[in-house]
Amino acid sequence: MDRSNDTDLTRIFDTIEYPEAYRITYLANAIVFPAYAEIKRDFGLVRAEYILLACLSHFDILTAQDVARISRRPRNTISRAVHRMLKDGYLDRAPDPADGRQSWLQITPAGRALHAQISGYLSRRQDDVLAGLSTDERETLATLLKKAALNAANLDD
Amino acid sequence: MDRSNDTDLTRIFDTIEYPEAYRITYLANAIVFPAYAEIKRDFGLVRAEYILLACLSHFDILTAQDVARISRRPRNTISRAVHRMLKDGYLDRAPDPADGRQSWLQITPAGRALHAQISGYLSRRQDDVLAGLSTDERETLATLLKKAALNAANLDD
DNA sequence: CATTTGTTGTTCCATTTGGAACAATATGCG
DNA sequence: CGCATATTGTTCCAAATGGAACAACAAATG
Repeated sequence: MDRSNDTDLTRIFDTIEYPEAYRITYLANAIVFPAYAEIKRDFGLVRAEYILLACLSHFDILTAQDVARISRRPRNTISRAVHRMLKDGYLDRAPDPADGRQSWLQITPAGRALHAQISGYLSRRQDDVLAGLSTDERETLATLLKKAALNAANLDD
Repeated sequence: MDRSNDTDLTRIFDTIEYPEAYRITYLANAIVFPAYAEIKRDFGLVRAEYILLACLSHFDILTAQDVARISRRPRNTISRAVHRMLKDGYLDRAPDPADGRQSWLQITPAGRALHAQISGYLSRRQDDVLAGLSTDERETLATLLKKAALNAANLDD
């Protein structure tokens, strides 16, 4: 019998019906899950919380809805993360003077410091996963990923 | 004030500390979440269940542990999926004659038919997300993704 | 300006999720 | 062989997750 242990478990990379999608999600899992586990262990943050932090580190002011769109997460998940991070002093919230429905979110220095630590975990794991590529290959990959990501940003869910 | 709605929410693709990782996970989310929602709506399957189906479609026989490794998911998640899919007749299980701890899993014709439908959802979404790339670019991307994925397969969690 | 339609953030609830512990079996090593 | 260690699949449990409904407010339409 053709037992899988005798064969190469990675050949699914070629035989799967959606090779690019499979490889992309595989890589995403390989990067995010171990980093996520470490971050939870060391800082007690769940995924939505560090995503929130990352978004707010790179924009002056965002609404919760902005974060939901940037990160492609449901709004209620972000809402919860906002409450937790507010309580812990990693961000500030102020009502939007021009729109009573939404609030302006801004990262605090403490939040920024936390993000700096966390981003190291993700950068490190990213480098491990991409270690097999040459500098040129990695640059090409980054360019193509960006092109695809920009296209995806225009797609509805 | 620098309100985000006036600015480009996609510039985080450039400013984030881990650009490749960010773009990869962004693309993974853009592909998987909408497809996953449709699959759940139309077939009632959760993620671990269609991953199980996909793995078994591409190997003659696998153990639950094999699937966990291929998919980088926890074993208990796979265990649950196996029970559900057994009950629904999408796979068969038989004790491994040489190792009493594990069982051999094999997809049934019904499972294979279900997988054929589901893979269409993922392929379609993959094509939407990658629509911005030329044929050459897409091929290059696929090659680099495979190289990275093969490297990642050798990494511990 | 009144009414309908859309948007934002939140709470509620049921489901999914993954870590930890466990029993059964296998392997390694004296 | 006999005992310690590792592996597989499972159950338990607490936590995270996302859909749906909702209230407050804004925008669009007549």
